[in-house]
Amino acid sequence: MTTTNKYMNIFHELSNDIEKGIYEPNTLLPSEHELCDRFATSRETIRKALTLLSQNGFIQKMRGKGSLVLGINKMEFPVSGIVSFKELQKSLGRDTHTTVHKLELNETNDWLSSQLECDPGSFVWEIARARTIQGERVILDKDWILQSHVPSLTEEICADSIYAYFENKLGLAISYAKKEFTVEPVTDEDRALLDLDGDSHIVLVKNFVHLEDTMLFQYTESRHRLDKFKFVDFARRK
Amino acid sequence: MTTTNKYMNIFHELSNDIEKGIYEPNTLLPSEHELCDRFATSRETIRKALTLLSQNGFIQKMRGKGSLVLGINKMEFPVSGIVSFKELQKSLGRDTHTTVHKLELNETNDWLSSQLECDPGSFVWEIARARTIQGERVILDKDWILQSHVPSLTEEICADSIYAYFENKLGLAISYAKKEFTVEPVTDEDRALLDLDGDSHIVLVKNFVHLEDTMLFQYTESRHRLDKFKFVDFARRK
DNA sequence: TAGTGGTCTAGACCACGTG
DNA sequence: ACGTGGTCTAGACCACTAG
Repeated sequence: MTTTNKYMNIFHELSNDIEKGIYEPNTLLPSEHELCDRFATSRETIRKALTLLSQNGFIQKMRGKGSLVLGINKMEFPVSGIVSFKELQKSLGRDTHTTVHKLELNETNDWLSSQLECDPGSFVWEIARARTIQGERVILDKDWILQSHVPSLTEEICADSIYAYFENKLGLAISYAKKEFTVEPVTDEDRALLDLDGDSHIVLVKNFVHLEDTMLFQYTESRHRLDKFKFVDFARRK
Repeated sequence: MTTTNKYMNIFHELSNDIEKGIYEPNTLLPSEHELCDRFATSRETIRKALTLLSQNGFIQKMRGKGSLVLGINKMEFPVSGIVSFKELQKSLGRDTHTTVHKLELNETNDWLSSQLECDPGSFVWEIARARTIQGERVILDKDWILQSHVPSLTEEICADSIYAYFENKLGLAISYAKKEFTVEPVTDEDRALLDLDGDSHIVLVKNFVHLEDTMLFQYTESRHRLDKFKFVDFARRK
């Protein structure tokens, strides 16, 4: 994990050290001055790295004392942020499988062009994938992606990780997303593609994904079985 | 909204300008250099304010071009972060009411002392409050608060905002929280205190709230009726 | 008083986008 | 070539915590 950024490298090095237990919870990190020496850099650069650690729940900075290592981020899964299903399951070391039920190139209808804020008649990839975790089909991911950004797409790519394909093969820069969490009644499609046990509702996570140029290029509905849904967030008071 | 911080003041001023439409979506903010002149400050200070705008979804910074104003944050409610019920409803201008069903000072049992990571036998305030929105009781908030931090508490305070009391009257510095979202079967208590229409489940938001000294001082369960639950998040790709 | 983090400055050089 | 944002520096002064 080496980027060209000094402060990002320092952030990754320190966060790895914390996760590996080199710095233990309820102990202090070296002072900013000491870190300046260790990384041969200026204090503002160290502080950028420490700010990232603080925002991600690794440390609590305390004026006059130092940076205290916190005990969260221990094997908890932080779905907060933009993390793909594949990335998340990999980080958890889970036994999973993806079944591609649909991969079509269609013209948008009115509803879809309003969700994607695109011209009516634009072409979009429509994908439906069921996620099997420990033998049960518990998540249905439905994706709509503007073809203008993704010329071609195959079942193999969908069964693996479309994000890895977008970022590594197509060079798309995924930048930010708006997410909405609600609970909705199950549809016939949910019942057909998931193991629902007669549940009446699913958790719906709508995801509006934007590129660096702010273009909205993907709309995703992630439909989770109630008992398998969990979302963990870390927040700081403004 | 004036703090002692230059960059916070600049952040608030610019975010207000964006919300008031002085800077419109899909237009560029003045360049960092121009903002330096306008606010009579250095570029790094301007950049701290712009970083906050970016993290909160107000702008997209684009190298070589400028800072583009985004169109989100328009009347959407951002439950992300630590915001109390009262603060949220006030910002939405909603007609709400709070009914206090329980306010007791009890000794912790095993389950509670593990949730609050405190010594068994510590005393905690136990609060149960139902939230009525537009005539329906749709949220049940259950709070457990260490008495060591909050010596006394009244029904009047609970009916208003306990956060305002903690921060303004007691001078407690609420700093960060870990939140967990799940869906759980309804309990008899849910059925008694909420208008559930025969729902089988509620959305449970667990909230572990810490002070600036990292002390865990409050554990909250917020139980939402399925059809009234909505959570909106803004996330940036790492 | 010494050490810590919080803020701010006035530069510097680089990478990117546009003309 | 020029203006933009991205990174980095080497200081400064302040506020807070501790012994």
